[in-house]
Amino acid sequence: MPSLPTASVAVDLVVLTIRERALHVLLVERGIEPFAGAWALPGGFVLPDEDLADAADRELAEETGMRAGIHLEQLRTYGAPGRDPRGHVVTVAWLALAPDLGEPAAGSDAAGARWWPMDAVVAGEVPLAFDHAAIVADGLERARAKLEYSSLAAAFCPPEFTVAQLRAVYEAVWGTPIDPRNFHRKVTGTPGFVEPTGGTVAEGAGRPARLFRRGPVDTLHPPLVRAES
Amino acid sequence: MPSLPTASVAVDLVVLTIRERALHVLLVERGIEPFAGAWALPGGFVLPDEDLADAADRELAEETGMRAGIHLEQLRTYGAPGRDPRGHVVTVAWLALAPDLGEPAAGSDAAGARWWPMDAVVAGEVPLAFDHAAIVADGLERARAKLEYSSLAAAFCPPEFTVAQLRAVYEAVWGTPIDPRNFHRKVTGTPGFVEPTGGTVAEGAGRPARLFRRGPVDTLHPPLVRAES
DNA sequence: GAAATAGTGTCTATTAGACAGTATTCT
DNA sequence: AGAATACTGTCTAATAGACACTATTTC
Repeated sequence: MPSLPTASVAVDLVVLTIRERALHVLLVERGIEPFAGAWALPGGFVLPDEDLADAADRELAEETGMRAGIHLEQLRTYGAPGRDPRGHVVTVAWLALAPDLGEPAAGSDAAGARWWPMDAVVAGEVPLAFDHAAIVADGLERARAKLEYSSLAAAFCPPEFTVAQLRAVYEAVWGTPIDPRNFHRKVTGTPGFVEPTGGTVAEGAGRPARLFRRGPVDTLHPPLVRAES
Repeated sequence: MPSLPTASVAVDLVVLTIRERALHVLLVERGIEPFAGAWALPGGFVLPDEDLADAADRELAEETGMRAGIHLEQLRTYGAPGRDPRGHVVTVAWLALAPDLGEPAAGSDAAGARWWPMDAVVAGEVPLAFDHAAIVADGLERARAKLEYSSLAAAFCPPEFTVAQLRAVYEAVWGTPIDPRNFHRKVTGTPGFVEPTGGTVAEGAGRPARLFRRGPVDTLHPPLVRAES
């Protein structure tokens, strides 16, 4: 038999993107207590009889104004008793990877929403509400690990992208430079990772780059391993 | 401001072990509706002001009688509106990997608890309650993937084990035979994966095997990749 | 032409996989 | 002795990483 509901269920989103060759995370400024003035992950309570994935989708659309083309996956659930001073709130965190969307949508219901450089957030330079610092750290580690063995890096890119753009994703998320020549051979030589569209694009000086779209493969065999620590 | 609690929060456990060289999952027979007579994952509701990890620990101890030496990690949270006919129940699923514990503890509060071969469960030969078939499938896939890039296989072994025992774990979870010679070289040649205890053990005919314990390394570099599909 | 970026070729040290061969036990 | 299992050595094809080189553009 079901016990009476004892906890509120919420969703929180770790939305990552690449801006100016650096990883950024979307945060909203809290206007009310608790943690008024601090920054928090976008999110909200799950509606009655709403699926968790639907709630995450809804919050993502509200904050970014976009729905299609954004990768969204469940990250982890946090439910320590003291994590929210208002009571026992269990939050299901989701990880979203998006191409550069520009400044947060005007339709956003949060007064102040902005992209923060991940470096500043992990360095503790941004005051974060609740246990959101730990959630951001978990999301970052998930993203770093997934780039190794999945083709998820393309989720940070627009539908058509160059190999250099894809390499910039790896360099921003991992924080390490990558040899452009070997990266090019690795990416184009892994069947199903990326597919040429036939088009090219010129960005400033240099030979124009070929355009690619995401291939059908999700899991990379063999993985694209980052250098050991 | 917190909305009123609208959902019950539960934990469910996917407890895996190796018995007779095959992967098994712990299931309990439901005595009451809904799904009376069907088999379900061990689990229960989270107590007021109880941490999710504490609830999982508690259920694990109740069902297996053991607490130490069992690997426990969060798997995923399930909250589709219709997944429980009694109302909106959000369940946080956990994955536990244990050495062979024998039959479920007598102190278990579930009348019928037993180890089911994973093969029979994924083949649909065991009627499962709620959405537990999907949760078991997710747990299996997580375990399979984690063996590749982590030293987690040792969680299926007692504190001291032989290389052959460790290899039996990989063969049971992946369902593929592995060359004993290359496996031995790979495992003993990866620094920090396993450490020799100095002891040996003889099992029937053949040269006695050296005993090992888990090493300090969690992540395998490079990974131990399974054959492609 | 100089500079910049895209893309290809090549060399080498390392590794995965196949499998021969040695070591040590039980029956 | 024969069978069974543990462990080590060796060969080969494939791969990662370093980096020279060619291709195509802007200034």
